Amino acid sequence: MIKKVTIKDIARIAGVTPATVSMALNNRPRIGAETRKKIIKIAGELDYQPDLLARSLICRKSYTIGLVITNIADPFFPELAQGIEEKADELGYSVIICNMNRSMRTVGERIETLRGKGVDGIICATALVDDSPIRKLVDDHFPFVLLNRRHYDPDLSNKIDYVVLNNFSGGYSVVKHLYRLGHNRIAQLAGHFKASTVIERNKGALQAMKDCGIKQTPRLTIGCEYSFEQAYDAAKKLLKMKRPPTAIFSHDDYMALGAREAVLEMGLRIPEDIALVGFDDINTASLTGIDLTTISQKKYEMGELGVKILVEKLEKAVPQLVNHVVLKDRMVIRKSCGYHLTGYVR
Amino acid sequence: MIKKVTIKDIARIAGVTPATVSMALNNRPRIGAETRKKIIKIAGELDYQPDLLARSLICRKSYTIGLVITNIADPFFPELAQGIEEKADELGYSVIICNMNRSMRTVGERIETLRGKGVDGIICATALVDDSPIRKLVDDHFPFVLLNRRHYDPDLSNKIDYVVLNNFSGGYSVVKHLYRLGHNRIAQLAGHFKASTVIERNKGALQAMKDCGIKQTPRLTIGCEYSFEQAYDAAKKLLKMKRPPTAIFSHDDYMALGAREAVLEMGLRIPEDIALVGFDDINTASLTGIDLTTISQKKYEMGELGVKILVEKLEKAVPQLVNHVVLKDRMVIRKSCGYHLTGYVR
DNA sequence: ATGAAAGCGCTAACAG
DNA sequence: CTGTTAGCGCTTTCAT
Repeated sequence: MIKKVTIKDIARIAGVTPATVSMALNNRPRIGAETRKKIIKIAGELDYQPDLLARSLICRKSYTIGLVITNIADPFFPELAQGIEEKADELGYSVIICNMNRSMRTVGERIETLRGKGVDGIICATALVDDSPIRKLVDDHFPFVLLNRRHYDPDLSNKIDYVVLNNFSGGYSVVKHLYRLGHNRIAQLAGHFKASTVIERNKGALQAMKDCGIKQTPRLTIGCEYSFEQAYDAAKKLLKMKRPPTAIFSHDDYMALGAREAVLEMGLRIPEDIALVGFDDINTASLTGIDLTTISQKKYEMGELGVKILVEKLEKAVPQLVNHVVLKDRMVIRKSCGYHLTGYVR
Repeated sequence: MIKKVTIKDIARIAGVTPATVSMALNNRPRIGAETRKKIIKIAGELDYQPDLLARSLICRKSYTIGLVITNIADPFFPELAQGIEEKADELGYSVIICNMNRSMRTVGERIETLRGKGVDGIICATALVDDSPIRKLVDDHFPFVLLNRRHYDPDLSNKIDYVVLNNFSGGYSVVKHLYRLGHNRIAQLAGHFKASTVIERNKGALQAMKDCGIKQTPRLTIGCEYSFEQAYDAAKKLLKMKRPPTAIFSHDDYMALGAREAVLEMGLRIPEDIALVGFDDINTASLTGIDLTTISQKKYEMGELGVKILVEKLEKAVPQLVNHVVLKDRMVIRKSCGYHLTGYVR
């Protein structure tokens, strides 16, 4: 590595002190026009690049934010991450990404590393409803915002910013939709039971069942950890039951695709033999031949919004109100549920 | 934000100097067992977390690497990024991600920012064959490795590490395969013409055409910038020609999916009316009903390998040999090319 | 308008 | 074994 040029070098050449160079380069007032011009010229010639690390150390500001997600391989996240990265870039921030999927370290550890590296704030999409690392962030008054999932601690919730979907409504709509198409045995492929998304989608689903007079069958709800493979296995298991479900509500599209493979492999048709509904509306869901009925989430916008809220907290002198954003869910009816064949039957 | 506890605080309480605390906490020798124990205890009680920024500044090492990609929304990249992030995490590094897709800034600018932030090295997947930011990295002896695409400057190439696929062979196989299925008019949906991937896949394709005696028709090759929408449009254009192609070779699966939508929308069948072959083997390609014939790339492994090579450069005292890794391509025959219907006809 | 000096939090050199 | 001193590259007082 070539030795980097510092403000000292520039100062020496310009015959001024490092402080003057610093001020000149940072457009501070009270620097003579001549001096400033000369300094800028020299800096340009030497191809001077400021050491942002040193600047961060003294300013306590790194223009870097940390992003904690569960699994970048799940198509939900790239789109979220894209919104985050692009908005951050626009506002002058970089993002360090932490994919927790197969990390040997815990979320708490990775958050500590992030903080040690001087990130100005954190966006977390892995929160569980009773997460203690989140609690610690609140205690330390460290700036962060939760995306997609929220925290349930009642004492904390008015201190935590979050952007989530109306998951209850999403779950409710799916089951209601399926009920009206004639289904009475609806299975669920769920994620982590301590994720607010799962809890609320499930709550919505159960409420809809109750409202529709469908008997709840706990055995039909299986946790699949957002894994394609686990969803595949779970669907097989479901379909081999003596009284198999007639519809599967998958808590995300990625798992729905896993279930879809299982269904088709068993020689069953979608939607004629088994209806399938997903969640998220990933790109693949809209492909001809997949045609997955699902709940649409504005993932890109959710990411953008998360960054916007975080950066506002970081840059506004007066503390902002706590933001609790609940985005509207929207059902996208395609062909995997059978609506296009029969319409609602009740 | 709560005031952070520093080694000074610990030093004061322990009645030693900051230097001693530093050594004790970093497992340096020459520190009394008693003193060390006391210091560690105090650090624990105060929940001390080192300021890695300060450490980086003095050690000139941040344990952070920069990753520059084109577009995280293209399913090729999440898998690559996953390999990178997970390997980096395993080796103790964090990764700052730069998605160039809609960034207002150039690759060169973003690389400068990355370097300013003190990243130890860079992994770049956006290189064009004559990229000047890459040239600058070489000139500055800054550690980096190229993934997926390489640089063509003959003077530089023995100084640049890269991991790429055998793209020539991939392109060749696709056209040969299509030829043997009876196709004589093969269109290409290409990416950026200054990307080595595109150049080599195209070269392979042209060579195969030559070897097979297929007449080359430049009009049938369209640049689509890896965009789903552009591929969709291009496919429509192609199919509306008076002498449309009978097969489309898309330089990546994502574009192939765009083309697929166009084909199906026009009432044509795949593969009966038009054969379609992609590149990359993204997850969606293997879904039942999509069944895209494609060239498989080990994206996750490519990412891992890139990090491994970079970190070796960073941590080995003696400079390593320059790594030029060319991964083997492998054709995955599914149903979008028609092989399952007719087999090879020549 | 510019220089001098201090210091961010940490580590590395050399003393003691 | 431990303390003192110096300094990474930058910014920010406070003098001049």
